[in-house]
Amino acid sequence: MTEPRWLDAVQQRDWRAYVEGSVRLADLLDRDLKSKHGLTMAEYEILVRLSEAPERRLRMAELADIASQSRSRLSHTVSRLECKGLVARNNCGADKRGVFAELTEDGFAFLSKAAVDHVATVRDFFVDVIDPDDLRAIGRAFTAIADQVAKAR
Amino acid sequence: MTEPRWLDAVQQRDWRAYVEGSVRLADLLDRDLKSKHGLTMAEYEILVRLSEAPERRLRMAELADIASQSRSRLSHTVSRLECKGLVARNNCGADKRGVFAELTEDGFAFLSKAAVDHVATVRDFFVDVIDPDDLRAIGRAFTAIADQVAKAR
DNA sequence: CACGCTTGATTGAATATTCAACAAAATTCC
DNA sequence: GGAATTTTGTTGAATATTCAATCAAGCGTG
Repeated sequence: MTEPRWLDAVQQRDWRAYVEGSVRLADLLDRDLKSKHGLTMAEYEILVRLSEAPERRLRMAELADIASQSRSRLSHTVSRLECKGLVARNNCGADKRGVFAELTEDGFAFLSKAAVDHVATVRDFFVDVIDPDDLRAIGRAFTAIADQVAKAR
Repeated sequence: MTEPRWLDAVQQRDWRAYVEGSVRLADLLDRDLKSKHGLTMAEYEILVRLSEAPERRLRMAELADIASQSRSRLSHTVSRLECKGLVARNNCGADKRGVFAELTEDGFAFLSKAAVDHVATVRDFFVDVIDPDDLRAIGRAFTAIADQVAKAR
């Protein structure tokens, strides 16, 4: 049996601060987006990724991957977005199993409006309240974390 | 109408890295805790907070507050933890509306085991993959963010 | 004291997410 | 070529979370 390696006091404090802060921030961003535009962060993320893809469309599997969602979850969520007319599904010629999720014109217009408010909130509660150097540190750190998580799978 | 203030390229990249990394990390921690001990992070957090409270118990409202959960959610979650025998509810003498959530002996023992594995995972995917200075930066930043979110309510 | 107002906590229905099972098409391998 | 396997995507049931309504108790004020 191996001895558990606990965090030291400072590490513990920083880790806890992160857990609490990130939960509260996520909660705020969700509420903000939901109250102003009826979207969750997960839905917003899907729209953003589609908007940036060539022809504003992506295969479901790839979209699930870059939006960090399970395929099942994406399937359900895209169905909801489809009902709202923001996304459309069309099947992919090359691979007959494949399905493209495509951002509609309405979806793009809707996203453009939502993005303005969302970015303002991200500024107000994230970018503008932290030191620029600390923001860089966060960027570095979470890139490394994402890599590590990806490596483990 | 005010001009939207977009993020510059670097801010954008760092913000996105954070969103992606934090979602992936949260997902991994949840899966890890769930597969090894049948707990979600939210449930784990509740147990931790109770374990640190005097007499290992807290009023529901206070627990909801420090665990960053809605009261409704806490109510449901505590019911589940109660079914598992990890937490008990007892009513508070002073304020007849009040309810204490208390960590049981079983709950404490259970948490002790779970914590060993959880901390190891936090090390493997968070603490040990980032620069110590960056960890400090994260601590500072998310403390400021949590304050800002709290201020806004 | 009694009226309105706030706080503490729970409930059930609506909504969202996970999980396991499935079907269909593509790929691998002999 | 064709059986076995993998990949893609969806589905429905089980589970969890949100949301709005409710109830009971405390508090403040005229």
